[in-house]
Amino acid sequence: MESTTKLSAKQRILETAHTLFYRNGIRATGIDRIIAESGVTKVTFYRHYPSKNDLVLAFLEFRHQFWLTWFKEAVERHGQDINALVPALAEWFQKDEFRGCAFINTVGELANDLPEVIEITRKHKNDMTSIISKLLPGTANRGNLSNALAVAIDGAIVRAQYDTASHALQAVDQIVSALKQ
Amino acid sequence: MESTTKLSAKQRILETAHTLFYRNGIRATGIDRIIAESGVTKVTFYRHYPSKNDLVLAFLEFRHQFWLTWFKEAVERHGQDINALVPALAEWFQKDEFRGCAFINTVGELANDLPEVIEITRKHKNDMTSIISKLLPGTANRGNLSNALAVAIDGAIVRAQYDTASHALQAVDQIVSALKQ
DNA sequence: CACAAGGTAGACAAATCTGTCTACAATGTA
DNA sequence: TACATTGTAGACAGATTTGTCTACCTTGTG
Repeated sequence: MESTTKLSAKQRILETAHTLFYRNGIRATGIDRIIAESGVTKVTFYRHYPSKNDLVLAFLEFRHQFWLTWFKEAVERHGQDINALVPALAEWFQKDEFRGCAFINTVGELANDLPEVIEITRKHKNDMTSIISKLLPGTANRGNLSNALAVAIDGAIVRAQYDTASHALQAVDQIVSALKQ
Repeated sequence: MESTTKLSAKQRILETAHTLFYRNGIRATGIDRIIAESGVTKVTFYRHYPSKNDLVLAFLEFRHQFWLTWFKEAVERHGQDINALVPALAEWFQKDEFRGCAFINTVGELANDLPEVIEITRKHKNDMTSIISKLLPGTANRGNLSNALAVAIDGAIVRAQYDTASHALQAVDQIVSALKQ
């Protein structure tokens, strides 16, 4: 039984949605396109995701796992200390699928209509902050420091979206240096 | 003749678009709604803005003036030095129309379809950075410093969108303090 | 064998989207 | 006076949106 070779319809839908939602945005991506590109039919689609909003939430959940797994691995690979931050981000910013943070983009696009997005985003950034926290010495203000770094990273992500990666990274580098003192 | 009392149709359209685009996003806001709420007819609308994209670009231009005027005034009012930054942002974040940065949101939503948005955003943030620069002592690395602060501010803006204003401001405060040294 | 779960094909509904069209009225200026 | 500009009212086109519906096929498991 080759259940490992071909993915289930549900999984294919989710991965197609991930690609399209992240690349083009949620509202710009119609259900019909996701259905066509994942090679399922409408009935199959709606059996797994009763509404587009359900798919949007599943997409964010998927992205959450996906991104955190990558991030954890990247900071490890770059030395698992505070200096790993800039090279890890550099890696991401240079990918050509890079389109900023899926969570920030989704909050901006439809937090008004789908408030759950805010909660999910907060949780996502919280987990990101935990990973950053582990790169810091265990002093008293570790919490404050990792919070400040998380904000700086959010800024760098959006900056990299409309400006060059190097401008974004230079700023993070400077902020990291200053906070280290 | 009372050309000052009632606004022109074009101006009314623009201000309605500003409110709705900023509050609900671009794609979520239909032309029909803007037409209805600004009290003009379709012909009038399309005479002034031949396509929705034209209106989107006019909206960003308007927002650019609007926001920078406010920002300049706010940092002045709070003492026109680097410590003005946090209270000025605090003011903004607490408004209940606050929905983050119109430029960041629009880049995330439709930079793929309308690349001009990127250029406009870069220009906007450039002007913001100039204002910040004027709050700093004229030392050699003033450029780098204001760039780092601009990134931190972008981060704080998006953070304030999905988390509390105080978390966002606390981070900026900490980054400002560290960079001042 | 029987049956549930998951799959296929594609018509259809109802709303909403952007944009065009005809026809007419008010107004300020050359 | 003549004319350009700006305005009004509202029908219409054509595409696209999300979501439903009927009818049938395949496959693994109790």
